[in-house]
This record gives sequence, C-alpha cells and structure tokens, in this order.
Amino acid sequence: MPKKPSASSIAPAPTTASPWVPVSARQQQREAKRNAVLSAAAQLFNERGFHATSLDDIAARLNVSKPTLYYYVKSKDQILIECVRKGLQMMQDGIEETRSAGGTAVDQLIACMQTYIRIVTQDFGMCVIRVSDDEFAAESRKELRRLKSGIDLEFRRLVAQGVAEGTLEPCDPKMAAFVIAGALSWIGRWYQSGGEYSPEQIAEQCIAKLLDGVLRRPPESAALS
Amino acid sequence: MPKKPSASSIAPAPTTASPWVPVSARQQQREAKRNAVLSAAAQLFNERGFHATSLDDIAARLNVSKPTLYYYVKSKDQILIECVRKGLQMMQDGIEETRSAGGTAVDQLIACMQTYIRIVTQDFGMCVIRVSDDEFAAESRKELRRLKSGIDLEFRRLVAQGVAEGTLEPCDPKMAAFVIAGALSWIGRWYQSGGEYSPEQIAEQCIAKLLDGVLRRPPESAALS
DNA sequence: AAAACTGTTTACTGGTGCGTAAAATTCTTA
DNA sequence: TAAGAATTTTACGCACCAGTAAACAGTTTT
Repeated sequence: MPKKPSASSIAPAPTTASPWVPVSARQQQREAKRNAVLSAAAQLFNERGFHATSLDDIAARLNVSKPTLYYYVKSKDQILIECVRKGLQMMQDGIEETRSAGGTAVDQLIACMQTYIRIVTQDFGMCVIRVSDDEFAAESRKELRRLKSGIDLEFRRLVAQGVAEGTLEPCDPKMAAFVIAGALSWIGRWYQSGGEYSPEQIAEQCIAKLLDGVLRRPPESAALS
Repeated sequence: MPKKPSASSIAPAPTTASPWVPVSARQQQREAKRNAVLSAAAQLFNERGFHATSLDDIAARLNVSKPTLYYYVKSKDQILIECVRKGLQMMQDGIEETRSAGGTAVDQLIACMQTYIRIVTQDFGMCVIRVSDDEFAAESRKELRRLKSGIDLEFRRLVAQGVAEGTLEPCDPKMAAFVIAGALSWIGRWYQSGGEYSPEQIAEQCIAKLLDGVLRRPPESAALS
C-alpha cells in the first residue's frame, strides 16, 4: 500500500494535469460509471417497470455486457434500492434545506411541495413513486419505509405548525399530509418530460389547488396575487 | 346435445329445491368459483404485488392445486386484467349512476369522489391503483388505459361544468382532475382495512380538503383583520 | 352399468433471467 | 517490455414459475 499523503480521498482541480492523481481519477471514473448504471436502471424501471427490466436491458443501454454491471453493483435488488434511496435522499435534503431557510409554516410547506414535485419528475424521484413497496425484501422495505415516513412526518409537522400559526384550516395533519402527498406523488405517474406541462407549471397549478381547493370562494377579499 | 328449451340461460328462484335446474346451478357455481379465483388473486396482488404472487400462492389460498386455476382462467395475465377491469367497471358504473341521479356539478363531483374512495379501498379497486400499467401486454394496456381515460374525462367534465356553473374556481380541468385523482388514488396505497380510519371517514376528510384547500379562510362575515 | 362429462390432481416441460467462473483485454507501473 | 492490477467478456449453472399432458375421481346421462 503506497502511503501517499491524503492522495486517495480528495481530488485536486483537474485543470492542472498532474499525473500524480491517477488513483483518485480511477476512483472518480469508477464512481461515475456506477452512477451511470444506476441512472440507466432508474430510467428503464420508470419506463417498463422493475420486473419487466432485465439486467441485459440495462447493460444494453450502456453498451456493455451484463457481468460488467456486477463489477459495480451487487445485485439487481441493490440497484433498485439505491435508486429509491437516492430519490428519497434528494427529497430529505430538499426539505432539510427548506427548513434551515426558515420562514412561516406556509412558506415552508409551499417550498417543500415545489421540491417534491421537482424531484418526482426526475429519474430517481420517479422510482420512489412508481416502484411499489412490495418489490423489496423485508429488510430493505423497512429501511425505505423509514425514510418515507420521515418525509411524511415533515409534511405533517408543517401542517400542524401552520394550524398552530392560524394560517391553515384546523384539520388532522395526518390526513392533510396524505392528500398533499397523494396529489403530488401522482404527478410522478403521469408526468413525462417533453409533455404539455413543465414541472414548474405543474407545481404552480397543483400547489394552488391544494392550498385553495377547487371550490370557488365568494369574492370577499382577494388574498393571493 | 340435449335441446332443453332455454334451460341454460336463466336460473329460477333457488328456494324451491327442484332438481331440474342442475345445468344452471352448475354454471352458477362455476361462476362463483371463478370469482373466488379473481378475488383471491386481487387480494394477493395487493398484498405482495403481481410478480411476487405465484399461481401456486393463489391456488394455495383457495386450497386447490395450480392446474385447477386453469380450468377457470386462461393465464396469469388474464387474471390480472380481469381484476383491474372489474375495478374500473365498478368505478364507471358508480359514476354513471351518479350522473343519472342528477344534481349540480359540485354535488355530482362529491358523489363521484365518494364512489371512487369506496372502490379503491376494496380488492378490485385497489388493483387498479396498485398495479402499474407496465405489467400488461401492449394490447391489454391499451384497453385499460381507455377505461381509465374515460373515468378521468368524467372528472374533467364535472370540473369544467362546475367552473361554468360558477361554483368552482376557474382552472385547467385537466390539472384539477389530476390533483383530485392523485389524492384519492393515493388512498388505495396507504389504506388497509381495519386501520385507524374507515373509508367513510377518509372520504369525508379528503373531500373536504380537496374542496376547500388547506389554507385557512379569512372569516367570511366578521370583518377581522 | 357403461358412457360421457365435469372437475381436480400429479408429474412434467420449457423459457426466462439472475448470478458466477474463469478467461480475455486494457491500462498502469516498474 | 514484462508484471500486475483493473476492467470487461464469453460461457454456463441453476432456480423459479407459467403453463401443459395425462391420468384420476365424481357425477350425470343413456
């Protein structure tokens, strides 16, 4: 083992083409290829479903042969788990960021909804929605459920907070969160990129409907816009 | 072939235990068994997912052996298609009934939402939600999409009608229908019978949230600010 | 009671696709 | 350029499961 000081953990700026960073360059490329595997898999899972996608399909899309995939991942199940985990992590990160940005509960709720929509219209996020829980082995299912539950709880918390603030109608936060999560998650089932609406347009309209409902308000006072 | 006149089409009242109706009684029982196959299958598909359910599983639940199933159905795919078709048919029938009952657009919309929730919390209706499109062969998928599309269009029509009536906020009916369908369909993914809420309670709360939104309305008559 | 039909079983086939062994190839380093 | 590490390939094993063949049992008809 060559003990080059800290050469294996952080890659320096690649502009200066120093030949003394081959180790990390390799690892970077390896990581890049691994990500390509996951991305291709996520796309195919979303297009055809998990079971209808064979490892040969994934390999073919990447112009390699099936065993090559096994150099980067352990099993087909692991690919799926990591895709979903990545999507869930993106959601969690987005929510975390929103929280740290502060603002009222309603502001944060809106920001979280925007984040959620942005993510379920992307490859990994769509996997979270389209792949059913029962595809996983018991252990993985448990982990992913925990992650999902965490996101759900954030929504409930924001709703409860909004109710406490007096900006949201009093309600069961659990139920309200389900309604919101349902409407937004469903987007991940009908959305396809290049379609009629952009994710931003969808976000605007869906969020407005969830906040205000579909009923017409008596024109008492213009609250928004 | 014995040509008993019209004995095979309609069964008389079974209270009078006349032994001269064996033909239709047979057919009735056959139909009952066939339905039992579909019901058991629907339950298992909802519990474990389509691919994770083998025909042996279905047979085991019915205390028969696998080939027996083939006496009643053509293939595993056909079972799935019929389950989903049944669920969709129930929805279509419910909507049809609502329409013929008349009332304002909002009344009809509410009734349709109630129907929808009632059905997605039952075996066949849940299949419609939980089973992904990509499980089907191209032809079946086309048929089922047509049926789903028909239901979606009913919701859009009701929304558009409500907007025209002035009882719903002006909006893109397509989008509003997606929000509604999403929130309601999602129920079919988290609901489990015997849980915290009954379908009726869920219906009440979800429909209220979709109609009114989550935001708190400023008190209508009292001039507070 | 024999023939014919209904319903169910045991025993098997065949295809699909995950995963692996081991060889072949490419890249790095000495 | 040779040794060795990293990467990819060809070829194959093996389990699972949908679907089938054919025999068996029960019931109705002749």
